[in-house]
Amino acid sequence: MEYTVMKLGRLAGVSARTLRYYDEIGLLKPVRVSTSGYRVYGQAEVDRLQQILFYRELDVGLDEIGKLLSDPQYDAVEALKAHRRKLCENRDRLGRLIGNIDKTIAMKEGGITMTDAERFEGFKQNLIDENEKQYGKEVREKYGNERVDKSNEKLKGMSEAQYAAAQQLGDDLINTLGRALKSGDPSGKLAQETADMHRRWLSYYWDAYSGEAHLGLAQMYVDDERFRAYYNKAGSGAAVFLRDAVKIYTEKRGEY
Amino acid sequence: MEYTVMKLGRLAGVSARTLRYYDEIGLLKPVRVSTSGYRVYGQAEVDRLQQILFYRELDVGLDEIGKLLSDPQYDAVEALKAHRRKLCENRDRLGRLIGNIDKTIAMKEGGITMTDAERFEGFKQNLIDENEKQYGKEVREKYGNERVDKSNEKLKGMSEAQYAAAQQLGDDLINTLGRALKSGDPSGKLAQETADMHRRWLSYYWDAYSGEAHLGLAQMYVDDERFRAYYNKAGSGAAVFLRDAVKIYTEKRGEY
DNA sequence: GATACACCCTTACGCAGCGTCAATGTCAAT
DNA sequence: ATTGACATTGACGCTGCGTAAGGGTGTATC
Repeated sequence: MEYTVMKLGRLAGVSARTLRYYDEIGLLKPVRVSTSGYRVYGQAEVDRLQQILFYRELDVGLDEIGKLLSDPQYDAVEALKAHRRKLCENRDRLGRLIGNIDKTIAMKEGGITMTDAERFEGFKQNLIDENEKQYGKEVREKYGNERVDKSNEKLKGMSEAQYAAAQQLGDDLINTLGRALKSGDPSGKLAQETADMHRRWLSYYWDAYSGEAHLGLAQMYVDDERFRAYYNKAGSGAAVFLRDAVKIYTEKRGEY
Repeated sequence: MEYTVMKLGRLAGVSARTLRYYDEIGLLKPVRVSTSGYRVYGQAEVDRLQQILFYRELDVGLDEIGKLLSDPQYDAVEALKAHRRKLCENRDRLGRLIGNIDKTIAMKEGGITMTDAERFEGFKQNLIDENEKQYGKEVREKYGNERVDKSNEKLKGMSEAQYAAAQQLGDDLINTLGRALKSGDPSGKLAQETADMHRRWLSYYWDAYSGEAHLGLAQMYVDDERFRAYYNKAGSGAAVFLRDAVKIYTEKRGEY
């Protein structure tokens, strides 16, 4: 049985355009081309198309499908597992989004208008959610749920002025860190001031301060590439420098 | 407090390019532009950006967000509810996909290679799933779960040759239907032959034939635009013509 | 053999939401 | 005066096709 683009398309439930596109990108080539330029597909192509559509249905990208089907060396199971993880993340994210939408709808239906203050509350909530999403797992593993929840509670209780102050302090921190970094001495005055600023900044978010947790966080800045990237905006090696400064700072404070 | 693109970007966690893009499409304009052409954002813009990002996080399209924020007449709750439905569908779909991936992984890890026959089984299963997804609800409503399940069982039990025959019959059906349509007479010989072919085609998928169900299905071809579109490829009005032919056909058969 | 009609071809723009050069101008600090 | 970090506009690229535009083919019918 031989098929033209349309016939194969109808058979498999895809458009002729799709088949031409697959030809174009080399994913599915016709077995031959007729004298008048018509694409001709055979049974082998039908089979391959079925496989392509199977993976496409699983939201696998076309180039990935190409690799899966062409290269027998390619670890299909590993690829599928990775893909599965992506899908799960996406599904979970959708679940959270739906929850957020529900909250928003409930709010709006309750006739609650968004005053500036409330928008700010929402903003903070978003920040918390963001933090949870990005760092939640690591932080919760390191410090336990209780501390994180308390931190979130504290953030929610912050006034707009307090929040602005914390933000300002965070900005200054980066600035000072940059200057301290240039001195090159983590035990120097500027570096120790930076560490102190970091403690004060932290205190806006944590309910209880401890030198151990402080140092643990600074270490995380070094270990986690996202934190590292953020702090390294103050200069190359800033995250490591800050950790070293905090280490000295916490040791000194421990002497009292 | 005034912000440049980068500062605002860092504050909100988006790139400078994103802000320029939002300016370009008119979603978020800077409060003013400096003499040297720099975009300058103020507090109001920060707030608006927060709202934009809130909706963006919910996977709302940027133009939709624009409407939500600018037009107070716009029914935000209704829009959110519609959006929520979309998200739910997507989440459910992901759940199904994950299930399918799990099956595939299990198969592959079990060392089961995909012989032609097994691929064909998978193909059929996909067809069933497709059918379920597309028509499942209507069909199940009309005929009940039992019949649909039996139909699926029957399809699974079909040999590749049987399947090919059914496909061929389906192709011929369209062809004959097209020719019958040109005669214009649903009670004519060609039309009645078409109806009989349809019955035979159906018998590949249904465990038990009844004139009533046959006619019901033909009616569905008329009512459902997807079926209608499919059969109308045989010619304009083909779905209606087929139903009329089947009506006459089933009435005649009933006389025996 | 002309006509109609369904099908085929290539070429190319459009979509969403930016990422990513490229080429050039500006601001703050040294 | 010179860096280096930032700013600007402009333009192409990415995914996976949909949708014309403009023109050739294949087959059935008059």
